[in-house]
Amino acid sequence: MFRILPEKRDLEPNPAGQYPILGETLIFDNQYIQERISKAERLREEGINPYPANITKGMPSSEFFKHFAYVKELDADEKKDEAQTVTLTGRIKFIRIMGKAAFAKIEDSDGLVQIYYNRDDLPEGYYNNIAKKLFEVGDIVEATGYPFVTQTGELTLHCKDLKIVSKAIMPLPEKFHGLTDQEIRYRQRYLDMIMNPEVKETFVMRSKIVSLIRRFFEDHGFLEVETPMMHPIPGGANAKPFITHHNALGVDRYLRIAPELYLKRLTVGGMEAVFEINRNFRNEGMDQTHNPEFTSIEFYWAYHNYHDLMKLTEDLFDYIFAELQLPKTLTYGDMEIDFTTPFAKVPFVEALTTIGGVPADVATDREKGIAYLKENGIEVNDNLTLGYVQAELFDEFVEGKLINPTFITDYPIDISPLSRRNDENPEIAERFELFMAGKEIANGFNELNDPLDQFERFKAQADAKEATGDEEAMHMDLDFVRALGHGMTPTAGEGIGIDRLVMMLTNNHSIRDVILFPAMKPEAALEEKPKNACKKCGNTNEEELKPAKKGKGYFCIDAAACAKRAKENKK
RNA sequence: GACCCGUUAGCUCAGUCGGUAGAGCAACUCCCUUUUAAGGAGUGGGCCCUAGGUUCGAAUCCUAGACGGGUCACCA
Repeated sequence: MFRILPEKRDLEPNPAGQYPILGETLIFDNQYIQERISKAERLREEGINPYPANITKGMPSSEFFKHFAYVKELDADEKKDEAQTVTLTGRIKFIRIMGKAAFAKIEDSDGLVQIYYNRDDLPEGYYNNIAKKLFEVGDIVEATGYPFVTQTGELTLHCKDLKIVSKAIMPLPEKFHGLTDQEIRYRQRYLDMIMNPEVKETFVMRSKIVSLIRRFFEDHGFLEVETPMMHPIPGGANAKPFITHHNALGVDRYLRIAPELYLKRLTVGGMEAVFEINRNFRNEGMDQTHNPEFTSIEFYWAYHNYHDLMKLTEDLFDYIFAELQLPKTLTYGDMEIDFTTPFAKVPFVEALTTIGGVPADVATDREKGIAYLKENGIEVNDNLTLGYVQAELFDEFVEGKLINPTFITDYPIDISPLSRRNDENPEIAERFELFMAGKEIANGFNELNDPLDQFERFKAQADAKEATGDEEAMHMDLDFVRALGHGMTPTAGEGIGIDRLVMMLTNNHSIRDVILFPAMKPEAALEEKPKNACKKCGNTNEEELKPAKKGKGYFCIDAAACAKRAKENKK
């Protein structure tokens, strides 16, 4: 569709009547765009700027329907209120021209509204020469007139004036089937939003959810903070980082995989309730629940424990559901998820047996666990510690079965390097994860605040890296250990995956459907193509070429000039 | 990273046995002053994802690659 022709930038049509250039570098080389550009030019010739400034938004369509609902109730042959004058603005989505009159549907952020315009009620000649000929689906217009009701009972604006607000030179996808190509939907999200109203609804919903989460924590006395996105040591999670380079300092930096260690430094500094809503970056695979950049909230609450966090999390869900007026039971694919609080709480090892069906003796024995995993066709590293074996068992046999929101509590300590040990059972971390629809949504725990224990845990992670080649094991962060050395109040902290939460609440099953611009490979089509040449005369002037009607290759548009060149070539 | 599926007009899609490109919508030229995916008549529009190969002949068969979707692995 686009080809790059950097040296050309005038807007004069070539001898074939084509407008090769728009903007500075792009050429629009298809008939629809050419047609639309020439319409924009014809508007200019008529003294109408196709891109006028200082247009104000008209009455929102929702207000139009509310405000003029009375017109429908009028007791008259023709239901209308000519005394009113109202202006609507929006993008044309449908046009139905019937000779000397036309209907169109225009869309603003609230939805569609119908307008009616005809030859006799617009200025002399305007309908035939401008409105009918030069306005088309995709254009944004401003319509002024009075409300009336059509024969089929639809409240409609009868136009006395119809102006262009912005001329679209790209055609919209087909009106009935719309846009279904996933690739275009993600790459050109704006088109997806124009053609698929539910997409806009999802992202409006996402915005509201984030806003409510923010308000909830502010109302509970939490302070929103921003910590670095570029870390000298990747920390706070087990994940592979993106690496970048800081020229001025001459050092590599890691895009953050989690804000945890910085937020806890703030707790040491005396901020007793903090939260951060922002992006994390992980250099890992992509699928329906993973995007390389994703959004989470992490919050840290001094003088509280993980039981308080679970209660706070339930309160947060209740708050979101109440504010959004969502029913407590939501459909998610073929699942029904019951969000009634309190959520179920099941200890980790108990979940292995009662939910996962793992025999009790296997659930607590490293060797038996490994054997059991192998029996079930799962590859495992023989050096795994009991906690890691249990984590494998959990992922395999439990996670997918947790449909209704469920807190899994009391995790093995060796897979919880940042959480506090339980005083009675030092093999257990005072930690929980929240699952729903078979997916992990949140992770929270009593923060480890013993600096020497923290140092040993980092060391154990480094050792695990040695032993099992775990690339995602944590790095030693001595500065963080030093911070803990100054004393951190007993604190509980939690992270919630915002993207996944939005998926659950909007019944979307791909993370790409809740991220406005999901990660995509570069698009080949936008790169410069090799020069095309006419098959007969070898002409490489792009604007004089057209593709062959059948088969491959290009030919000159101007056949006479082509023949002349071919002759000269023979000499 | 592995496997499966897809890529044809601006969009949504057909394309039979390998015989040289089709529909609907959109566009263009007409008709039409209350339509609802408006309707009617006509016209134009294709590097069939790319590069090789087989063949007299490839959208179609084979190989490699690009991009997208899905499943698995990894992860949140």
